[in-house]
Amino acid sequence: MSITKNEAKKLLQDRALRVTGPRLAVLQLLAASQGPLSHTEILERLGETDWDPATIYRNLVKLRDAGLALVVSCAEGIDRYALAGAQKDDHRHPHFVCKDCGQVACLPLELKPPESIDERWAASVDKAMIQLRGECPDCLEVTNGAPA
Amino acid sequence: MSITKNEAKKLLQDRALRVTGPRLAVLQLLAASQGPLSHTEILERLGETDWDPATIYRNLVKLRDAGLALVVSCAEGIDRYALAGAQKDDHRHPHFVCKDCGQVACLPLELKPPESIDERWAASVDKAMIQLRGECPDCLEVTNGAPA
DNA sequence: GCATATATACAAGTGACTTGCAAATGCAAG
DNA sequence: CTTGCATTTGCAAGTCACTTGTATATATGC
Repeated sequence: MSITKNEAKKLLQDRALRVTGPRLAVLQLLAASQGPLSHTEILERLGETDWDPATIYRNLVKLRDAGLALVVSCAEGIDRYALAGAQKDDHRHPHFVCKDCGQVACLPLELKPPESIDERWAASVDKAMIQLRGECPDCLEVTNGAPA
Repeated sequence: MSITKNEAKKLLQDRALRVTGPRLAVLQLLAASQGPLSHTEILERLGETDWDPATIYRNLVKLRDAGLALVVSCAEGIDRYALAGAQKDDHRHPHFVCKDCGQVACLPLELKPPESIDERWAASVDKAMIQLRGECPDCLEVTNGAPA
């Protein structure tokens, strides 16, 4: 699910955002990524270029404000972004944060609150972002003694 | 659900931990609190005293390692502690983090994964800490126009 | 091309978490 | 009660993600 530079350009122009190098790069990275990316992860993938971290940061904010990017996880105080519309449900599924390796994975399942939920909380819970924190399957395997 | 200084002292001695001022105070605070507390929240409640923040921090770590305290939430990169045994389920219920006011509330409900969950993830999901992030009922009310 | 609103680079600030180290202290043995 | 030693404390500093100020550079409309 990657997009060309021209497609990225069109996305920006449609929102009346200026087309700049960092902006195109960030958009393309988000489009190409399997899961959500954090500011730091994006910087790492941008490796070669020497754009300022603050520039990338402001672009993420800009893209978010423009509705092109979504913050779909904020594990451990780290916001992670995904391209809006990249997944059918816009990442409105739970995300799993591994406390060992730090990776964030999309969980293809739904966690439904019970019917009996306190009415006061119903709306809040319904709109909330759901996040699980624990050990991912890979790290679990290592912890519990990997096969020798 | 508060404890006396002597009860706190006994808890520490049972684990072979030295009894010190900050340690007793932290234990009593955790015991007295409704919900989980963060390092900063504890410092605020300690107000009058002038114990070093690093000391309180290390005590939290110590209590956690000793099994007296549990990290039951780590919203936005902020660990929150609760006294072990203070609640029947040791806070193994979901917690709700308000993105507006920052408060962490205990949700009295269970979010169950569907039967069909990927076997690979089953164990991880089962042991994971569940956290919801959104607007708490109070903040929701303000956002959506409070009653005039 | 030019003007100008917008974006970038650089520097710096905040807050939570963490660690190093020397001085102080709890605890237990003498 | 004194002494010895391991544990704690206080202070200083470092890390990392997030955020903002400001002067310079630049994309875009005219």
